[in-house]
Amino acid sequence: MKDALREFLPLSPATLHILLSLAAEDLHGYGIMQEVTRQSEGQYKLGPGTLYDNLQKLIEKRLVQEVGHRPGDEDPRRRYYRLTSLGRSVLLAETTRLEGVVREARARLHVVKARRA
Amino acid sequence: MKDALREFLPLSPATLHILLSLAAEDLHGYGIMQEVTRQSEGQYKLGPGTLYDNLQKLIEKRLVQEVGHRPGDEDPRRRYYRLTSLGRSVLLAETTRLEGVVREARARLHVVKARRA
DNA sequence: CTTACTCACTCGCATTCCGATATAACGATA
DNA sequence: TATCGTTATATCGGAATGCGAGTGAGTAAG
Repeated sequence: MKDALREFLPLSPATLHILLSLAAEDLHGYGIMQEVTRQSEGQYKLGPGTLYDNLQKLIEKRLVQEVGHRPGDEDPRRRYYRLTSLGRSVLLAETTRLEGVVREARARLHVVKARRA
Repeated sequence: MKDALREFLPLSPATLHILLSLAAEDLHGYGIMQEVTRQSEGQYKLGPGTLYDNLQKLIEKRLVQEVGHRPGDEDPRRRYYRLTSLGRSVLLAETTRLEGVVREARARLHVVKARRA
């Protein structure tokens, strides 16, 4: 794990979900919003403001690149976005970081659970 | 898991780390800063601005309560904070939510790993 | 006596969030 | 062909949040 990646962390919930939605496949803006809603089972919804603010910054930071329109797409309005390999590395680094946080939380919350049982 | 807890989610990284630092024991402000640094192995550092902003809001939302000074404490300046049972529930809910996110991320990032191996 | 650490906290600028809103093409159906 | 719901992109601006610099004060070490 490169140290350079740590400069990007921690990711805000919005940024994390956007990167995650792009991990499997290229998506267009509206598709990202839907995917985030789906992934979180409706718990977390992204508004257009949050989406485009984040997208712009992610592009500036080279975590995401715009791949534009797809020839032969059913809807020519769509503009697709793709996770760069840097973006993928950052997502992986954040995932690893979060695993540590979750582990820590489980350990600390478990003490109480154990006492109660 | 009560739905009411979901209103508090998702937690910002700062808020999550503060709640987590208080999960095991009551801490004073400076102690929280140190504990967060320790927990994240120096990757994430909390400044006083972020800390006290968050603490105030957490107290308003009843996730944390101030327990004041400890009689016989080695340092009488210290003001201690404690996680409420609501705060504990929220931390647990967020932990569970994050586990889902991590699982999703692992699944999507794994495709690439498998190809590389 | 100066540097470093502990401890509390405020201030204010910068950043980010995020819903309301604007715009318009698309698909179905009346 | 009109018009309605949906898909789609994008901006705007107020609200919320982040967060370092600074203030103040005491203790310890060198």
